[in-house]
Amino acid sequence: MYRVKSESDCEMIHQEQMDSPVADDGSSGGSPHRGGGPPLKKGPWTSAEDAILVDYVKKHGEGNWNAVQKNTGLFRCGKSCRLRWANHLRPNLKKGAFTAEEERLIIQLHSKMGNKWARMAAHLPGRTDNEIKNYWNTRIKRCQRAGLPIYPTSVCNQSSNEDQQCSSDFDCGENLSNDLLNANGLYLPDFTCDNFIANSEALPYAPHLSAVSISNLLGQSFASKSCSFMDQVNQTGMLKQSDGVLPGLSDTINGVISSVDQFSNDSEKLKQAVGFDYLHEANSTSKIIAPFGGALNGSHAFLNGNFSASRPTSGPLKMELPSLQDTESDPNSWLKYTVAPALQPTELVDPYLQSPAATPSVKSECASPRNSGLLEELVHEAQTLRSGKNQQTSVISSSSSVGTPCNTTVLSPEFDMCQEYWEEQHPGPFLNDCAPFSGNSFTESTPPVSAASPDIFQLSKVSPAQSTSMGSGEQVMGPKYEPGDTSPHPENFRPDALFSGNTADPSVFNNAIAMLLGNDLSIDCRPVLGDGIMFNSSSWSNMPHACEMSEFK
DNA sequence: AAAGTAAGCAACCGCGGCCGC
DNA sequence: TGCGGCCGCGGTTGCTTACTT
Repeated sequence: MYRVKSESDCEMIHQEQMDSPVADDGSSGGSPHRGGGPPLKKGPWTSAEDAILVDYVKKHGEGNWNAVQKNTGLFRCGKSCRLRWANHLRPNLKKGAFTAEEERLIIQLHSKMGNKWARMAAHLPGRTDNEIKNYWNTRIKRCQRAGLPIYPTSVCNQSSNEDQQCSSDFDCGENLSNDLLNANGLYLPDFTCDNFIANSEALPYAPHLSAVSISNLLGQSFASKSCSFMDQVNQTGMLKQSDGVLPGLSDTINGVISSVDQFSNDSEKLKQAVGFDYLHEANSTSKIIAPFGGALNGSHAFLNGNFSASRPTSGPLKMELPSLQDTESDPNSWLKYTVAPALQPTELVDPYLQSPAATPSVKSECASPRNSGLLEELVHEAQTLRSGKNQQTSVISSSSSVGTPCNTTVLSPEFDMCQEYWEEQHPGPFLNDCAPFSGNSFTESTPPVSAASPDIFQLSKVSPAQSTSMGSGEQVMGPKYEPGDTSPHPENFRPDALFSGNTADPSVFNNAIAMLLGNDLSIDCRPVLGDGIMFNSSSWSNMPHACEMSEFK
């Protein structure tokens, strides 16, 4: 059943080689003659073939693989010989499953390099690129099934820190930026993004803020390494410097930056209004597996590793399956990956906005299983996600007991799986030991945008009165909105609402920002990426669509 | 126990870069 | 400068094995 198609570049074999004892062991079909050349064997290698190849390499060394078939009886093309040697026969190859440390390293490397398997293999002695690639693909599938993040938070944090350290490294910047862009269907001329390095001082405790922040959108446009929207706010000056290297984007950038400038000094207000601070994770293990991924800033993990980034292309995009593929079929499923207290003022302001420094202590409250392997770490994250779900659910139900699991929470099977595993490994409550705060502002009670009329979430429909009411942080953090209340609903501040592709009117975005700030921004700050690329609301709700641009020019 | 299904992995394929002629 | 061969990389295929029904 092996493929019998000839390889175009390795089909020539001298006829006398047909007499080789390994030429036909009956284990596989041979390639048909083409142009008079004898067939080349394909399929699994036999031990006899291995021995021949090993012997040849011992005598002649590696390289010149096409000579192997000429100098030995192997009916294998040079490429096949090289592959066999590199992946299975060469000495010092490490066999067996990856260790936890290797797994961690792979994840970390992938967050930096993307699908550069060979480069990753260079960091893993004894491991082959093919092995790593297979492992990663398997891992992605596993994570998809379990609804878990591709990148464990600890790796994200570490990579994030290292990103900052290697900010001056061209390879770190240029490759990532291009990979990231290409992975998202964008192409930009090469440029270094050193200027876009995240301000680690600004949000060291919120590496995942980019998950649903404007910076994701901007980042995809700028190839920015910025961590968050507020990072970019803090670095608007730097962004402006990019004009020289980003002429094609300067208009868009400036449009955004201009807006950013206007409220850069009012970032707290914006954070409160937008609810970005909900994304500041008191518990860093909780993260948003949002459509834009957002695990690592300025890296492939930036998109949670869901996108192929192997080579630049300005053509049609081919993307890897997102890690949360199942969200595509379930318009509500994004809720499974958003962890959030509801728009609960008292819970939002203090731990997130005003006391970010408390994060480490909160984080430490979570018994992290990280020392015991990545799977547990993922489970731990799922645990934390669930914790956030419970948290927000309890808020919704007006429960005063923070962190108390809510029985009414509807959990996905993946969570059940994780819970089972967790409880097996860590006797005791599945969730209770986790920090009470996590996640963003999206609640399980919040209907997904895609499931509702897009108009519902059009920010342009927010009345000026509502806009005014959002003018101050105090008001934003005001009383909960009751059902039927016409006051601004947190849903209105969902990024998908903000960047709805249905928002044909460029002023909508401006209005949104204006509403959030209580200002009247007249600057055209259209949420476009590059030239006319916009997101639609369904992209937000449906993970696989998140990376699809409604337009690509 | 058999059939069906899913996961893991080895190997193949196409493409592009490099180098020598 | 163009051409062809060699090599390496990343994506894809499909076989094998394990698991489920």
